[in-house]
Amino acid sequence: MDIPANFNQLRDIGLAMLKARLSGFHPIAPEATAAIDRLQWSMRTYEPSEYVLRHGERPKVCTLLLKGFLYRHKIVANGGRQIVALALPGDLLDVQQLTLSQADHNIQALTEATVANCRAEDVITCARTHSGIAIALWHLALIEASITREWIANIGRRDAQSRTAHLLCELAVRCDAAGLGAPDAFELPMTQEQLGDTLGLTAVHINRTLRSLEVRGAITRDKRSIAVTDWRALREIGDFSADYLHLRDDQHAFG
Amino acid sequence: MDIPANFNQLRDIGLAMLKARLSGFHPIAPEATAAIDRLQWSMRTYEPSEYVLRHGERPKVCTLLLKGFLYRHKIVANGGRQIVALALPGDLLDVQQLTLSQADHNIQALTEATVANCRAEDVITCARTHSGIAIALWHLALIEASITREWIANIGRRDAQSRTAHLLCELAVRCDAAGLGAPDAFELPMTQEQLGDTLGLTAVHINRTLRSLEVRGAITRDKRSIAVTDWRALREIGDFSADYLHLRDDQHAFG
DNA sequence: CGAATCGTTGATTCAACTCAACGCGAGTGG
DNA sequence: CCACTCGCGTTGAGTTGAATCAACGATTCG
Repeated sequence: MDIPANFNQLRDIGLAMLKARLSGFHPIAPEATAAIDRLQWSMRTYEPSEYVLRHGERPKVCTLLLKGFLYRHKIVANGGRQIVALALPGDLLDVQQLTLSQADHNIQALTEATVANCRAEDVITCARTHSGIAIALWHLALIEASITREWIANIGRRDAQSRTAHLLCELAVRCDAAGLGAPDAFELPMTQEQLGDTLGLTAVHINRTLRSLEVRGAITRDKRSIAVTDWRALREIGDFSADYLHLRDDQHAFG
Repeated sequence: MDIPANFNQLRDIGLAMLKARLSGFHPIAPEATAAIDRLQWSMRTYEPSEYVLRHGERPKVCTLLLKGFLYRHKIVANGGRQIVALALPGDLLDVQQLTLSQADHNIQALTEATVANCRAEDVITCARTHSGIAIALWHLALIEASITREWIANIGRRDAQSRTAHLLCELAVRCDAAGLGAPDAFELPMTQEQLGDTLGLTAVHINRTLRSLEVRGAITRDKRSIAVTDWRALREIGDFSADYLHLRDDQHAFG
């Protein structure tokens, strides 16, 4: 529960990130930027594990994540849970408003999170008026799909060590791109159970896998934070290349 | 190598499918439809296993699949291959043109396939001029991402039988929606190795899994074609619900 | 000081993989 | 027309990576 002043500051930073990202493909027109600035955003916070959206709901708002992490997940018949995406600050969770049908997955807060909401309808109106915005949103959706495809390859065809290393690499790079601290020692805000649900493994096996990555010297751990001690090794183990993230060249420092 | 007359007919059907799909969210303006009709499409065919796009290439064209199947896949470090998406007739493979970076995966023909290509630049110009088109393309990208997320859950958290059954259900429903024959007996144009690469399993295990699905009475097989004999059972085994495909109500008949 | 959550570790089981062989049908070429 | 090859499907035997089951620490919080 910050004071409104902080909220406004956060919102402005978030909007700046959003505009930067929307113009990542092609610069968008000043009128379009102005239209984004005119959108009415309302702020709110979520506690860890609080639901942002539930499967079957019909969201009316568009959510811009300002602070913290969210995750999307699905529940399957045998009771298993699969985390299908992670959202970092600056990400726009447009989700299913456009499909006008109900949400096909859940969105939950991973950490304490602050978001800005605005009416989905207004965003669509904005996109309809300014085709540059619509194209930019299309672009963002394609990038998100690209990340999701890489996750399929990760879960489907890599073993536990490689999978885990790959996820750590992705998180480090994305955190870096989102302006969250140095990549060589980032705080991993996930429990081992959540890691397991992300990687299609069990929490127990995540534990052993993290240990083995530590033994191999790729990472060090302290309590619940993870530091990357050997980037080259981690990238090698995880078969990681950042190209599928489609970041602009200036957004990260990994060769 | 059909005669041009057939090509033109195919192209017209494909364009009609495309326009129907683009207006699935909201009807698009007549001017926009006209703009699509003015796009210059050039036809070509691919032989099975022929590459449509290779990882690292920078595609200049936008591809509309008219006939046959394509698949997207990635190769991982240990040599494994993971199929990350299947394209059916009517699908638009916009892929990475927008991201202006190089392709992060391969696209290959599963069967003999006919496509219509047009300059990606022209499509983007079209979207820029008619925001309704840009929004519709955004919409399609979101649906594709939704399918990809379901695949993650499928591969990550379901066992071999359930996974396989789920894929069969998806293919049947999508084939049906694409107007390809009755859903209760569709021809599966994939080898067991390709099925394995789609589901994160080995070809040998796919073989045993298909057999067990047959023993349970859900499917029957003959040579390389599969017929669904018990829909309810297959849906149950595969924990399948079509909602993630975001088809319009009139597009399939499965409850 | 409990209670709860998360991490750690060991013993055991099992689903899927690997390896290897063989069958079968479709081409192909002598 | 037959012999050959090649790709794909099938089947069995043995192995293994990850799951399961179960217990015990560590940390946090009320």
